[in-house]
This record gives sequence, C-alpha cells and structure tokens, in this order.
Amino acid sequence: MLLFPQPLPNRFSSINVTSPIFHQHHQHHLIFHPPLCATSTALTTTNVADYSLSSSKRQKAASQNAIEDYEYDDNDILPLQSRRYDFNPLLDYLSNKIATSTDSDSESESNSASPTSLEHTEFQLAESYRVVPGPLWHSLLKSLCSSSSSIGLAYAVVSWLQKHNLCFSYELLYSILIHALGQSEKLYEAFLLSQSQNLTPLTYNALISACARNNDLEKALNLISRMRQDGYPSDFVNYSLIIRSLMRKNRVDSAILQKLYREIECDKLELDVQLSNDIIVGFAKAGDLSQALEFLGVVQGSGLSVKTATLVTVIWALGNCGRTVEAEAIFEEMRDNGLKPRTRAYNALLRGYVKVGLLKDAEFVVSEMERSGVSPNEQTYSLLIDAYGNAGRWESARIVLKEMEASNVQPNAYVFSRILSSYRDKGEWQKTFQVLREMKNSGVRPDRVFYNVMIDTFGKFNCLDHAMATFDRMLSEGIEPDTVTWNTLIDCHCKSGKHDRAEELFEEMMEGGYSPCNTTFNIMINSFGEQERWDDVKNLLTNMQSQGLLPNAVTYTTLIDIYGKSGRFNDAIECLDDMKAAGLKPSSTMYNALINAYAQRGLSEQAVSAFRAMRADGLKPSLLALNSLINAFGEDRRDVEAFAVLQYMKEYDLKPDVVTYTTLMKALIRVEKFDKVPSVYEEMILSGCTPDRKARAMLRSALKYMKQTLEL
DNA sequence: AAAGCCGTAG
Repeated sequence: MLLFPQPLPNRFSSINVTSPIFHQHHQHHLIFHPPLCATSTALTTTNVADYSLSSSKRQKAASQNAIEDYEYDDNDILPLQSRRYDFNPLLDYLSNKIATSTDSDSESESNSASPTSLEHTEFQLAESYRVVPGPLWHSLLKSLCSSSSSIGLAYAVVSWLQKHNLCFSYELLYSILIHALGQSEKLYEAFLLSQSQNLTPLTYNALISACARNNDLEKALNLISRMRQDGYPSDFVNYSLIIRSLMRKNRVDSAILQKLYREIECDKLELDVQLSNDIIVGFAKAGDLSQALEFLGVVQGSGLSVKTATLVTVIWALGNCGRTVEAEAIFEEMRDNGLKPRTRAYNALLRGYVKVGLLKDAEFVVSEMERSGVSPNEQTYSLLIDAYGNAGRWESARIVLKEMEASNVQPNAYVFSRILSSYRDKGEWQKTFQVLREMKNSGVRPDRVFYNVMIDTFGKFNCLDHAMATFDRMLSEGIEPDTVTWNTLIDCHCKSGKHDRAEELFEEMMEGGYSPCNTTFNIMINSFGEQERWDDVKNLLTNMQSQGLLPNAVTYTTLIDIYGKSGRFNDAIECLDDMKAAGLKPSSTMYNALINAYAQRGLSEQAVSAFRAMRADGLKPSLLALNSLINAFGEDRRDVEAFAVLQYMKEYDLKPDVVTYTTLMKALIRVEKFDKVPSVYEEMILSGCTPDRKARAMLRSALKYMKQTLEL
C-alpha cells in the first residue's frame, strides 16, 4: 500500500518552527495554556476538538497531555462519563442552578438555600473535580454542544470551571464551544458566543472552521483576512475545510483556489498531507489539470504522501478533459508502485476513454477488470452505457443495461441522464419521452439532474414551453431546483433572444433565495453584453465579486467576446490585462474570441497581432484560431494570405476541417474569384471532410454568381 | 461517487 513516502506523524511536524512567524505563533500559544500544550507547539482548537480520548490512551493522555497520540474516535464521548470521572453530579447541579435562576424572578428569596451553604456545596463539588484532566472537560463540552438542549449547560460548565479555576485555558474552552456549535450546524450560536470576548487565534480558528463546515465561505474568508490583519496566520486546517466546502457545493473554481493558495503562502504556512491532497483534488475538480499536476509533482517531490483517492480523482479529471494518455500513465504508475487498482481506479481510467469516444479501449478496461477479478459496479456499467450511447450504438447500450439488472446492480437516474444527454448531443431531442418511459420501466425515479438535462435538452432545441413545463413538473414532484436548474432556464431564454424573460427568471431565482454562482453571472454578463448594456455588465461584475465570486476564465472570455463583437476592442484588451493581473493564465479560447472579433470586421492586421500575442504567451495555434485568421484575411479581401494560412496549417500538421474550406470559399467569393471555389470544395472532399449545410450553401452561391457573370 | 448549466470559428 505504500505508494508514496509515509505521511508525517502529525500535521505540525511540517511546520518550519525556525521561521520567525512560527516562532511568534508558538510563543503566543505557550502564554495561554502552558500545561496543555507542552508537547504540541502550534495547537489550535480545530484539532483539539477533533480528537477525543480512546480508552487505551486515556491513562497516557491524562499523565502526559500528549495530544498527538489521541485517536480520532467520535464514539468515545458517551462512555467517558462512566469511566474514572462521573460528571453527572456536576451536570445535575448546574442544571438545577439554571432552572432556579430562570425561575428566580417569580420565586421568593426564602425558598433558596443560604449563600454560605450554597458556596459550601459548590466548593466540595469543585474539589471533587480538581484532578480531571483538561481533555476530559473538552470532550464533555463537545458532547453537550451536540444537542441544542444542552448548549446552555455547556456554557454553564465553562463559566463554572472558570469560576473555580479548574481548567487552564478558558480561551481554549470557549473555542471548543464555538467549534462544537459549528459541528452541530449552530453557526449563529457560535457567532453569538464569540461576541462575548475578543477574538484570539484559537477562537478565530474555531469560528473559521465553523463557517467552512457550514458552507459560509464569505464569513470564513473575511475572518481569515481579519485574522491576518491582527497579525496571526490562520490554521491550515481552515484552508482544507474551505476547499472541501467549495467542493461540496460544486463551487470549486481555479481562480478561487489560486487565491486561496496565495493566501496560504502569504500566511507562510507549509502544507501538510491533508491540505496538499485537498489542493490537488480541488484543482482537479475545477478542471485545472495543469495546476493539479504541478501540485502533484511538488507534493510527491517534497516527500508528503499522495492519497490513492487523490490519484484516482486526478485520473478521472484527466479523462474528463480527454487527456487519456496522462490518465493511463498515472494509472500505470500506481500499479508499478505495487498498488492493485480497485473498481474506482478502473472507473476513473474508463471515464477518459468514454469521454474521447475510444470505445475499444473502454471495452478493454472492463475486460481487464474482469480478468483481474475486480467487480464492475453501477458506475462501471453506466460509463459503458454512456460510451455506447455516444457512439450511437443504442442496442449495445440497452444490452449492457439488461446485463446490469441481471447482475443485480441497480441502475440509477445517473445513467438515464447520460443517455438523455447523448440523444440531445445527436440532435434527437424527441427521444426524451422515450428515455423517461424506459427509466420508469426500470423502476427509477427521475432526479434533479435528470430534470436539469431534460430542461436543457428542450431549451437547446428552442422548445421553451416544454422546458418550462418540465420545470413545473419537477416542482410538483417535490424536487427542489438548484442553481444549475435556474442557469439552464435563464440561458435557454437568452439563447432564444428572450433576454427580458431571462432577466425576470434571474430575479425570480434570487427572490427564491437561490444564490447565483459564477455560471449564473457569466450567463447574465453575456446577455447584457449582447444587449450592449455596458453599465449593467459592470454592475454584474461588481455584484459577483461582492458575493465572494471571482471572474473565471469563462467570465473573461465572455467579456472579450461581447466587447470585441461590439467593436469595443480597447475594453476587450483591457479584460485580457485584467485577467493576467488577477493571476489567471490566458487561454487560447480567450485569444480566439479576440481574433474572431477582429476577423468578423475584416481587421486582418489586428487579428494577426492578436494571434502573435497569443503565440508570445506560449499558446499553440489551434485550428480554431487559424480558421479565424483565414476569415480575417478573407473579410479583408486578402485571399492570397488566407491560402497562406492553409499552407501553414498543413506544414504544422493541423488538419483543415470543413470550417477551414468553407471560410476559404467565402474568401474567394469576396474577391469574386468564383471559378476557384469548386476546386476548394473538391479538395475538401478529397481530404476526407464531410461537407455540411454551410459548406454546400457556399459552393451553391459561388456557382450562382458564376452563372450570373457568364450571363452578363 | 459520478452527472447537469456558462465562453471562441465558416
């Protein structure tokens, strides 16, 4: 199992304690709780409350306070009270006290015992708990906070401990309370509690972790920056929690991850195993494979261990963007390191072949699985069905579905939504109803994603009524729409030119309490841009940032596209600069948008310089960029240069496609060289391109002009 | 545990 070097014994070992910042940090904590943290320098709440005692370690823990030796075991809380210390007398006493103090308004003083006798009872009680080790109090607090009804009691325990000076760090106790409240989804109570005193690194960390766990990223990030302003670095567990929270909400984005990473660097934190793995997985899930692979290399090089699950995620993500060769390389590397791949690893590999349509390789992976005695699961069958569907082999897909049911592997809505999107991508949107029927026959209920695909399918084929009806049906079946549902609805209205209706839906979405995501803003920016509502575009950008969302690659491409298409080239170029300033690498898609905008206006010189700028940024010329360049020359009546680009393509092994030849024919028509068009059409056929409607139309119009010229 | 929505050509 040891694919990579052993993980370090605990996450603090990786901190460079000689760095001046850490020295400071270390000193700080020593001042606050010397006995507890004698062996754990940078101890923070987050980890204290994550650990509770296991019986075998109790003795050792009590004597040494060796926190890093504790085992993570949540089930240990309850038996705790029945062990060496019985907390019931104290809890009973405090409960009574709470009850009497709330009743005291209506009751007369005479009912209560005299102050001296009360003090005596309390004193005795306090004495009986004097030798309880700190961590046991922590566990008690944690267990009390897990139920709403005993939060008050937990608070009373802390006050009581403070009053009788029974535990060393009250700051630590408060942060445990905050942390436990966060764990129990009581963020509001956590904030209330934190207001009763100044925030210290411990309480900051507890609050940040509570926010991250409860998916309140804005608050978490704000607290981190406030903490930094106060001169404290945040605990890197917080960064892990934030990244995982982003992934949970499907909001992980390369731009935000890069910003987080810069902040980690700014806090001078060294990465631990968990955070390194989270960063790699984050970039992989965000689809930023170059960052993911770079980190993977750094982490492997630094001797931290890379988890198998992380590698599987990277393989999956590589496959997801069609990089099957690299996916296979990592898979093989796993195997070479003596790790026997299990179903999930095979599925990740399979994903890539399905994505790029390498059916043979996909089939090979499945047979390889069977040969190695690794059993396929629901995901494996689904991926295979997806592969056959994409290849148009519906019969094979159906056979696998039957095989799956025969092997007692129940299909779920996932596979049907994949089948539906296969049909959609082939233009067979009418098949939607059939898929719905087959799904019901298999006893599977449509889920939210299935309905989202259905809405998208109708939307893409301009059936807005069907799309809205599906939305209503979804609501009537009690399925909550999500951000994707709204995005799909809004975008399909934009695509049909119904910008007003789209804007209404955007407002409805927000009124319904759904928070827009990057995609929502990108859709709306595109819509306002098409309407040339530039002030509204700016407002959206401000709005988006105020919600903690950063413009991403799609945002910038959209901006460049809409500005470029309206001839606002300076604004478009400014966007490119903004993006670089924000630390995002420009992609060829962005340059393509710019080149295309120049091309459509026949500004060939500018298109060429944009092309050169793209090359200077280290980006390879794509077929798309070169086709746009051909269009730029064509529209500028420079047909000779247009054909020079074709030559360039052939020299650099880029296969011209149907768009290339159609654009060349258009270039010839511009300069009225109609007679040369048929030979271009012929070359297209000879090179193996299948002419489509636009290509045929171009040839026809050339022939028409030729005839007209002959008649004159 | 995966998937669905947004950006660039003729």
